[in-house]
Amino acid sequence: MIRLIKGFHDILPDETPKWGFIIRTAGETLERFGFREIITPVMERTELFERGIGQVTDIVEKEMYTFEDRSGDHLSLRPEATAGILRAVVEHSLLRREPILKVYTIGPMFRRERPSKGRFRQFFQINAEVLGDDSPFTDAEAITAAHAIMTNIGASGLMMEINSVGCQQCRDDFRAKLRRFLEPHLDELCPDCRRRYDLNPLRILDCKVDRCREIAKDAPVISDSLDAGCKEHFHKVQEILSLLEVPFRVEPRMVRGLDYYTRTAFEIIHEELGRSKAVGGGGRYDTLLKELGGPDASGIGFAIGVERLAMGMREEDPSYARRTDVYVAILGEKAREAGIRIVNSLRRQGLSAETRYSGMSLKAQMKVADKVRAKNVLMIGDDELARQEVTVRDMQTGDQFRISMDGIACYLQGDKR
RNA sequence: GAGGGCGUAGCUCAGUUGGCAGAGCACAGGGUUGUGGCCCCUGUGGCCGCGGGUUCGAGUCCCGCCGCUCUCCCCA
Repeated sequence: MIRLIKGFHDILPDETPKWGFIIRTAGETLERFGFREIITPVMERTELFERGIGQVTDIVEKEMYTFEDRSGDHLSLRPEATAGILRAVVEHSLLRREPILKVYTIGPMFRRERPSKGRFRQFFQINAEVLGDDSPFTDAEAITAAHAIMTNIGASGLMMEINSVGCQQCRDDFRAKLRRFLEPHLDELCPDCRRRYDLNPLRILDCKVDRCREIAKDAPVISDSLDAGCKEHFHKVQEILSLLEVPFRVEPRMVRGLDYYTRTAFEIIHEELGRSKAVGGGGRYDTLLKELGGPDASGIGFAIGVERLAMGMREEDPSYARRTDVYVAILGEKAREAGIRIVNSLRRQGLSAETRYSGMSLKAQMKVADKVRAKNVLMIGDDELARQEVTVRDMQTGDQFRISMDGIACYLQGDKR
């Protein structure tokens, strides 16, 4: 047996209704917020991600599926959606046609990490971006949209955690300040944090090791390093979120994994999934578009992990259940021709109709009808055939009666309402 | 990358001091010549993850490998 790739997963017929519901609801919600769908390839030139995400990030350094194709091009499976979307926006000059662009995409991303609960090597993300507007209203709108998706899908126990990581200038200042504070404690930090000290000291604030937390508790907070503009921006975002009644909590220590974030950063935390597992996250990026060859415009985006979202949902929603309008039970060879014509005609009229061809007993066919959750069963045997009738059974009530073949559609359509 | 746990029927899992491979669910047939769900009976289905070792004898004990899973790291 050939098994599927580690960290990848199949979504089987029993689960696809739930997925369909999530994806449909997310799309509908985003359309309501003025986003339009964009679909970009799952593969891009490696260089795009190196420039977009940042060469020193974990994602690019060790998590990408990267290879050379037969002509020697360096290609990678996308580890996130933003870079590809921005590439398409720049390549097709979409921002020249409309100065503010709102797009979303839903599809698989790939990261070669060690799989664990809620983490896969192929995973689906709902991804939305607003480009060309750096107003704090837009930050709040993006956060509100992310929250709306979650609530429309029926997730509970949600919290939006927000922070401002400042603009380029603020971050440089803060980094220096943080290093100065941490220097005397360097040998008390965990090995990872010692490494982070040089590469990305901001991450130390986010460490889960007890001792590091203790030290970080008294560390300077980025909000004190924000310049007037960034401070005002962040303040405004909070004000608008309160106005819109989106529940949020300021997390001064939150730092996100992708390097390109500036100013607003946020995460969607689902309490039941455990504190270190965000269902989604996002933030503003002031320079990314320009770095990818686009205009000097700011953008903000977020991603929601579909697998994690599905984990946090209530189970057994009856609206996912399989439904069939009618099962046609064919009794005997002679009735087969009439049976398949009826099935076909019902389907043409937009009803879901199912049957079995292999001459099963009525009892067996009733079991099939039950399994596909048919609302009605139509029975056709020799007797019905002779009179050009069918026997209709309402599977809910068990009521049963004969109608003429000509009246089938009429009866079932009326029944469907 | 580091560390735990687990691999027995399609699924969930029992399996005693080493002694004939089990249950529930699912599936198929029957109890009803043409009537589902509930109930009863019967049946199909196993390289006991793979390879080696110990033993008269291994699902069980030992070693190696593979796979899955969880925690840490990081992230969606």
